[in-house]
Amino acid sequence: MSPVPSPHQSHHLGHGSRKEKRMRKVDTFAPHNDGHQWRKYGEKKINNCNFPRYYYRCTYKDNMNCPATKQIQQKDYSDPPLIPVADRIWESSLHLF
DNA sequence: TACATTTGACCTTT
DNA sequence: AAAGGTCAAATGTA
Repeated sequence: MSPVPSPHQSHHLGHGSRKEKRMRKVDTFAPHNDGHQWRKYGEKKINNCNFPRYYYRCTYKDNMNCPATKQIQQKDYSDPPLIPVADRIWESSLHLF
């Protein structure tokens, strides 16, 4: 669990909502071999697709809690302005097979 | 026994 | 409301 819990995920769960489950092992087909280590966290049927969509995240999402930040400031107006870029990493994920 | 998957519930977005 | 995205208990696996 991450050190700072997000606002949701905290309450509910109080009286037996996400409780009883049954299990059935379904085999997954061999996934992608890029340099990342992925952990599956979900699977959904998408409306007009024949195959489900799988959701993965980096395995180290919770370990990599480095609190690094940085600030930048534009120095003068003649420069091209610097735009902050959100660090979001996608896996190019087309489930076409 | 620690870590990954499975899977419906829950949350967000459309 | 429906579709899409995430959570987390139960379960599997090494």
